[in-house]
Amino acid sequence: MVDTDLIAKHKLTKNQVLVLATLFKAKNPLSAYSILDLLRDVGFRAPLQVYRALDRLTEHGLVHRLESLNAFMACGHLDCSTHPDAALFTICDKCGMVAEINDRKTLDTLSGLAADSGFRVTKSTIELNGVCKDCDATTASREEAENKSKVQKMIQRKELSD
Amino acid sequence: MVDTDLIAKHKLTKNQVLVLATLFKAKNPLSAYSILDLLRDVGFRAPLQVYRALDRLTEHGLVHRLESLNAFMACGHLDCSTHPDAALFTICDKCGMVAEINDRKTLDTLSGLAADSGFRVTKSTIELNGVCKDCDATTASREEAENKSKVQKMIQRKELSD
DNA sequence: GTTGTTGTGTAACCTTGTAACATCTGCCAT
DNA sequence: ATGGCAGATGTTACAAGGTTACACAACAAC
Repeated sequence: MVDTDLIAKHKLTKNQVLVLATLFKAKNPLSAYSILDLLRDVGFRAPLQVYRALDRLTEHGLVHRLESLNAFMACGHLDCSTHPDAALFTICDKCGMVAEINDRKTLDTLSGLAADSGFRVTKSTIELNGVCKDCDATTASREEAENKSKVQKMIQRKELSD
Repeated sequence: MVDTDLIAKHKLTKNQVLVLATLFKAKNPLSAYSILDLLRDVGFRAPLQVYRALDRLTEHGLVHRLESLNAFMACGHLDCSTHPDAALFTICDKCGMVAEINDRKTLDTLSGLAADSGFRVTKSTIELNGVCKDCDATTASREEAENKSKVQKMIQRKELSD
């Protein structure tokens, strides 16, 4: 469940708590429509209900959006409100595992690189696709190429949200 | 137009050349459906025609996909075939300008960071949102927050493709 | 020339995301 | 308490992005 302090701290509404709880439970990314389906029981009817909650939650740094997957994930640190707009993800193309890495120094390096050409960074999207430790150990790497879409499908089918 | 050498080198087909030429002309990112609209004159009818060409072109490193914008852009180096899966973009939330930065060292740093946790990177998506040099100089930074969607709309309306 | 591979065309469909508008709820000043 | 307002919610309809499935054409290899 969602921590009570978190709810109070961010003044989360009922819908926001429901969406956040769903993401916590899933551990892996979920598409907005998957969330919607999982919340039909409790009265959710339209995508907008999900998107509105997700908007707030991402603003608060409690949820991250994975652009390359069109999916959302609860922040691995429970609360990224100190750095809502900067995180780095590794996405395993084999098993769909997504991990959040938080390395301020690297993010600053990137901002610095952009600053060299006069660009001021306000938000960064960094998503690294590849093969995670476990999958690398246990399988050959034959089918890698076709796998991005595979992960997409897993997200849609909620196979990852056990 | 698209360089003849490029066509030969990558064995580009008619449709691929048409799509690539459209992106070159636009200079800025275009959505797949914008490309489709721009190519209706020459006989394009269905999104699949565009997507198939884009798939090939990105494989060859001639086109990059901007995940956070659902848009595509010709490679700024004319030919990124040496590093098709690694590029870094700055996206100005004010004017929609997208620039490609190529810094092998930074990309290697990121891969290294992931490798620390046993993750082997095969493809990276790095998109930095913010404000470009020109916009930073000429405007106050009031409306920044609402601007990601603004850029989206500009892409859709092809205002950037003149 | 037949066979296999690759590219193309088309229709239908699925997924993702928004616009517009009405309504409700909690809170605050009076 | 009550009138009013901001923020949250509900609902319909739709726009935008992307894919599946199937049929056919172009072309190379043998």
